[in-house]
Amino acid sequence: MESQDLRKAGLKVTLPRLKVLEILETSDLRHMSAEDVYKALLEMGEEIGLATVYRVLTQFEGAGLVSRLSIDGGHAVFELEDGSHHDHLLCVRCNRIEEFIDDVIEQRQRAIAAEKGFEMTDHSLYIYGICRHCQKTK
Amino acid sequence: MESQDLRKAGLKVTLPRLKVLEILETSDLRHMSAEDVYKALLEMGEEIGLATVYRVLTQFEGAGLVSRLSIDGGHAVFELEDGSHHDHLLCVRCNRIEEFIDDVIEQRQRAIAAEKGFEMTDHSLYIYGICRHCQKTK
DNA sequence: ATATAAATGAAAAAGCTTCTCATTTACACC
DNA sequence: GGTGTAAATGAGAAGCTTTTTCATTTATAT
Repeated sequence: MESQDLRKAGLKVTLPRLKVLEILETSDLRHMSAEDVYKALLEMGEEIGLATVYRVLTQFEGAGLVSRLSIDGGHAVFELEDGSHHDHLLCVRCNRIEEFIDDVIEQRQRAIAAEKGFEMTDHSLYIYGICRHCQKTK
Repeated sequence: MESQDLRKAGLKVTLPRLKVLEILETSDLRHMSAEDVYKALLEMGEEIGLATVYRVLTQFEGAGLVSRLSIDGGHAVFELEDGSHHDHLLCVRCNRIEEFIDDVIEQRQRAIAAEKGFEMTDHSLYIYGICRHCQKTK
């Protein structure tokens, strides 16, 4: 019952918020841009403005319901937060996004921040490449 | 003699290109946005259009003279290419950028790409945090 | 010297995201 | 169940960085 999650975050339970949550939960895409969500809403017959989609996604990010990935050079994509920290591999041909977890890297990052006297607040790691599928297609 | 570098890259030797190169070489800032470069040019009395600055920086990137960092959420910054691959630490308070090299991470990245069947073309790693100086200032 | 392909400047356009503001809605309280 | 109020929404405008367009200028090969 995701109404609870919204209330917990201090957000009123509104149709746009419920529908955006529904899209994120039911879409085939694990990673969606605001535009993707907006279009999915239209397809489902919900006339929710793009500005609202942006607002809602940003609020969800603040509430810890989704995380935002800032892809190289441009637009953001959002994914439902599942508690697991992970990094991303991106296919430069088809834009497929895969996820991975690597404890060695996590640990090295903490060590490097410490060495440099940084109090680490966040980090982002993207590996760009050509995915298995696109290598064949070429 | 950087005219040579330009010629080698198949670029005509023009005033805007020489001046942008000069700015990058002489600025206190190792990391500059297009806007930064543009302003520095104005201060030095060169009236070079912002569009040209963008074009020149992009060409320099193509020629391997500079690399482009795509900072979280927005604009790009450029640094003179010195041949050494490195990643970056960014202070979220003062925007200071520090660099580091970590072979363990490099190796793990290659391993992960291989595991996932990706032909790695590039990667980007940013560690965000509060730098030593800003921790004191608070 | 000159022809020509490339480079430049200025302004417009593009692409993503945020803001403004008038209108609507959720929800606490009676 | 009403109803007041703060929050949310929609639509369009605006913001920001970056790219494009196109007429004009310039570097360079011959």
